[in-house]
Amino acid sequence: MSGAADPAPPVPGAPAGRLKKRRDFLRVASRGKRAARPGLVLQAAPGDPCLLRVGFTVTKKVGNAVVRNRARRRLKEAARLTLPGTGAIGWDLVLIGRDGTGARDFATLIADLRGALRQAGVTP
RNA sequence: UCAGACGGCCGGGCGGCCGCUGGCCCGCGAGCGAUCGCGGGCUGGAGGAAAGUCCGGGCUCCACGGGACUACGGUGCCGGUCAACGACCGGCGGGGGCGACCCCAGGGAAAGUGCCACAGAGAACAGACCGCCCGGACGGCUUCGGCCCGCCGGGCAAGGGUGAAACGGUGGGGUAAGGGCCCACCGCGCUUCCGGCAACGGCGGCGGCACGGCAAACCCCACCGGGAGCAAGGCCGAAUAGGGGUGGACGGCGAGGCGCCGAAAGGCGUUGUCGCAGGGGCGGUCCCGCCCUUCCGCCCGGGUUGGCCGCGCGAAGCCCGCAGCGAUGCGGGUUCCAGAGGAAUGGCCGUCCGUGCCCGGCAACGGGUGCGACAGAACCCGGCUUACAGGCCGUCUGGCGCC
Repeated sequence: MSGAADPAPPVPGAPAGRLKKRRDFLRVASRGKRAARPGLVLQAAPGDPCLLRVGFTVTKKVGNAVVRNRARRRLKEAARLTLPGTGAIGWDLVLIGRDGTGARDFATLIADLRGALRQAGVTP
């Protein structure tokens, strides 16, 4: 699979992927650990040991389509900037948007994510 | 300059770093293959409403037998535009505004049924509370002319009052008082003629008033209308239930075929080939018509998970010209302009713009800080409706000021 001299995985961290199937979301929700912060809710469950996969959920309770899109994009950006540096692997994560996700200061949102990852045991 | 009417347009700009996603090119890799993955370069990437899903189409699949009846839904002045429309344009009629202009679900109430609350005397072939007028007898007052109050009989519907609406309106004549009782004008109905493609309008004549309103109450009339929707639909494609072929088994009635027995009539056996009956389907009902309809073994082709297509060159956008009051049409030039699929267009920063607040300053201004509407393509078009910070342009109306 991964050749010796290939340009290969640049960071030793994680070949990341996206959760896209409804059954994956249900599995993480029912078996995973939860960690809530003002800007987001994290659900984490063990997954493929070679992958770190992330899914995003923003319900209609949060707002209309524009508000939901903005919340999900900010969560995606926070995950992109945070996860590769942690070295975490072998987890399926679900990030859930809340009312505060869209308006929260971005640096604070990232701090929320780091705190939630520690609480759920994904990172030490 | 103030107030207002109508039409059109914009809806943050520029730049940097890190990302996402479509296309093209190059290189590499995976797979039998359809295809997919990785790296690099170039390049594209939300709206005027993308929204609500209220109409009309394109596209796709299904039903696409014949006849009759019934039901259901929609539209509703006239002419035009359009692929089509319930949309749009131009008119007509009615209503509102000093005006520019705005609003109207605008066929039929002499086909029938029904409703018209409350108030009010009376609400549909109505009615007399207050009131007006005439006559009568009794009582009271009297300046002896009469007057007033109550009562009885009769006439009237003008005035008051109620109501959304009171059985035409205003004025005059007439009358005891009144009344289309009579007259003029207005309204209403019918109508000759004229103008207009038409809705309708105008001049005149006749009618003495009859025919209240509501059809977004039922209804009547005219016209229109198959159903479902991109989760449509198509292609590639494991395991298990259903389809086609084939072999075997069973059968409610009849016919036919085949075999055997018999001279023959006929009998016995066998057979899913045909018909009938029974059951079911073809938007609702009926008639005719059509189609389907048992079980087990073997072989072959096809649906769900998944992948790909459908999926953007179009009733397309922009700029001119011509025709038309206009909707729009015709002609020429030019551009290629999002295509996701747990769903790309994001995060952070600088600067400018608009605006609120604070500080300094007489002021111009400077510094700091906050805010920037409604809202996110999901097959695609044409409309309608609804939401929207702030701003720009044009035409017009009324008032005030100036020349």
